[in-house]
Amino acid sequence: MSTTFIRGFASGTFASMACVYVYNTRVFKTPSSDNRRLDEELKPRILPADHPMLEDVNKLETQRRILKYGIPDRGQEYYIYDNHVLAYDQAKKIPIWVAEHLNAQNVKGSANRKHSKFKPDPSVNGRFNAENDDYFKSGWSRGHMSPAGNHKFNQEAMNASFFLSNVVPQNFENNSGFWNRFEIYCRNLTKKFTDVRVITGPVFLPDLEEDGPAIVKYPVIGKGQVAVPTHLYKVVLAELDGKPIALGAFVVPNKPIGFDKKLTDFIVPLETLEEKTGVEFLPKLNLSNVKPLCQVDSCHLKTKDEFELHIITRQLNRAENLDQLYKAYSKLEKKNLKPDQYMIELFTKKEMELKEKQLLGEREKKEL
DNA sequence: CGGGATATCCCG
DNA sequence: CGGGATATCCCG
Repeated sequence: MSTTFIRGFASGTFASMACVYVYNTRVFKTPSSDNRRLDEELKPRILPADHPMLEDVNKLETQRRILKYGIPDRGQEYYIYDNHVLAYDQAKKIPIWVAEHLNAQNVKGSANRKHSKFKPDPSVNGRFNAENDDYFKSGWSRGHMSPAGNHKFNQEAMNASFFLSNVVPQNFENNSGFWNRFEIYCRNLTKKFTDVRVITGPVFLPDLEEDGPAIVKYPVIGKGQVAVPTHLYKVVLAELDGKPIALGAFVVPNKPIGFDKKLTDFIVPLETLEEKTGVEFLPKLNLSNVKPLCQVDSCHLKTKDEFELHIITRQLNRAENLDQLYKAYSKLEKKNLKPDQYMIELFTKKEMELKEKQLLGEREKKEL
């Protein structure tokens, strides 16, 4: 009986082994107060030659033989934070994908990026971490994949989005321009849909300009040689009451994109993006009743005027003294833009606050 | 909203 | 002395 078992389980290499014990792991999952039953379950058992668990045992032995010094380790499969989850590439020192769940609640709140700082992710093994110095004076900005503005409900969640595990080297103009408008668009989807799921990341595509061989070419920056992606992608899924309604996949070059371009210019088939990234983004999603996002929604990004009004509104909000407030407000005239009622009220309110603040500051000076 | 640079101070 | 943190300035 036992010789049959050994022959069935391994080659002659292991023939000298007397026996193999397999413990029932169920005992760890279902604690029993019955000690006698516990003893019974813990007792080593000999399995019949065709038992399915033997396959696992064989694999384990093969692994032990080949991987004597451990399994080559690429770091954690994914990293989980309060409001985003990501996979990280330890060679390129940038994320592979960053997943988020947006709703009307978590994109609003008082969290402010001025309280956050970019820093290496403490969860990533140090020598595989990107550092601020790698980006400093590199010619590339630190571009959030999960944007700070998606974490307005919670300062801690926003702080975690500033870990460099959530950042790629991004063209300045792209970051504050087209990509920024794309992010605003995603947040605004929460006004129409109860849940919006977004997966964002870098992708490396070959130059298609020349007739020669396709070559993927990208810069690396800093001492750490952080990889600069050729493109960025977003996969956007919109849900109504838990039911998936619409999905869009977009790939945008990591370079300046003007107001003449539309979001729909950058639609790609999900399958194509998956092949280029090597990632299956939503493996449990049944796509049969899900429509293209830009057929369900306009996919309209803010126009130049709409965008500049938005920027000036934020600058008014952010102003910490009267100079900054007036400077931001004067841009309206300079750019021939008309403030709406909300903006006028915001300006008046901020002006009062900042005047009071200035008075307080002057009083403190006098007392000193 | 998205990002910078620089001056200054502090501290080990 | 240099590194790190902070304040304050700036840009689209």
